[in-house]
Amino acid sequence: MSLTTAKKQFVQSWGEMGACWGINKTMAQIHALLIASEKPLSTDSVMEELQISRGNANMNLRELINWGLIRRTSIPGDRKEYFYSETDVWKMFCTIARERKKREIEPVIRSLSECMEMVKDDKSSRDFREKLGELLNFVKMADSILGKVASSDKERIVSFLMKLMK
Amino acid sequence: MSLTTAKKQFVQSWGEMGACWGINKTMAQIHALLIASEKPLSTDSVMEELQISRGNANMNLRELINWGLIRRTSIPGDRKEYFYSETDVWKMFCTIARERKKREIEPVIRSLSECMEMVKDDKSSRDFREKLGELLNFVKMADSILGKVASSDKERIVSFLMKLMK
DNA sequence: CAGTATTTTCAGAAAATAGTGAAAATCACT
DNA sequence: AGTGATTTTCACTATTTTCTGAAAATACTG
Repeated sequence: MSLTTAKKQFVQSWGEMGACWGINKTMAQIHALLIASEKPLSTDSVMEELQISRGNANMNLRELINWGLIRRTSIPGDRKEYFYSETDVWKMFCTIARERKKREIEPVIRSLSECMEMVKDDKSSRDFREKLGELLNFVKMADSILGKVASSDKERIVSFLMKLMK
Repeated sequence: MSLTTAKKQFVQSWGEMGACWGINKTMAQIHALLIASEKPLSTDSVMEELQISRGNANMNLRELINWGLIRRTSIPGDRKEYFYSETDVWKMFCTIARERKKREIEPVIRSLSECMEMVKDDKSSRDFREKLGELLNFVKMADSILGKVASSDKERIVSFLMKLMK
């Protein structure tokens, strides 16, 4: 099987989007490939389609599984492993939000809270403390909203956001 | 002037956060430095504080200005340029949201729309077209919400989001 | 305008990140 | 247990990104 032009462009542009968001480009491309594919793909298909090495394919497939974006499966009578992507866009969003929250936002909150702790009794740092406090509150709020959104059911949130957009 | 330990950690952790989000680490560190500083800083102060070269400092300061996150100013009787950061956290958020929307989300929407265009009359791509359609709608919705949020006034949005969080 | 301070540019160096491919490990089956 | 298929690992290579530092350009001052 070879990809249509449209699928190729899709894989390409999903990959570049991933790169913008600090995600390995190949990882995003594999994800796109599996989204676009109707049936699960083997490591070899992924290698061939994206022209990448086995090591690379393996590593990024594993990483996608860690993120919870794809799953393994198998085909009766075939020893190879096959991979397929979650297709529900909302679930994908929730998964990504949950992971990034955990990996990136929460550590920042911890670190900023430590800074806050250091200056909380220091008179000479009043200005800094105030700015830091505002930042910290903001990040905490964003974190909490993201957490809420990502763990609610889709219908509720979407209807709410639609109102917001009016 | 030398930074307190708290400020140092702040600069450090803001830098790492930036890196997670695809922003040059040094750029984020300079931004943090200027947020934490009570007065505008010259290129030389930035160089010294972060131990970086003039070229690097210059380039990243310029980039921060392009983003609209910092501004130039001058001190009477001094030829040097000085830089200071916007301090309102909400405004900072809006600026960043606007920039990333323009630089990253809108191009993806264009590219995915092109893919859509390519397959819109192709019967054999029905499944792909459907998945693509869902993704595109989702990205468009996210884009539009972000745009809305970033261009509204703070009070309105925050009160709205607070309700969301109940 | 000459002289100096300051900023900008950019070619090459350094560092960080990603990818390769072959060997080792694991697995599934007889 | 032995065999061949498949997956994983990892030392090394390639690529990309970032940084440096000195030269060029620009801006200011008397």
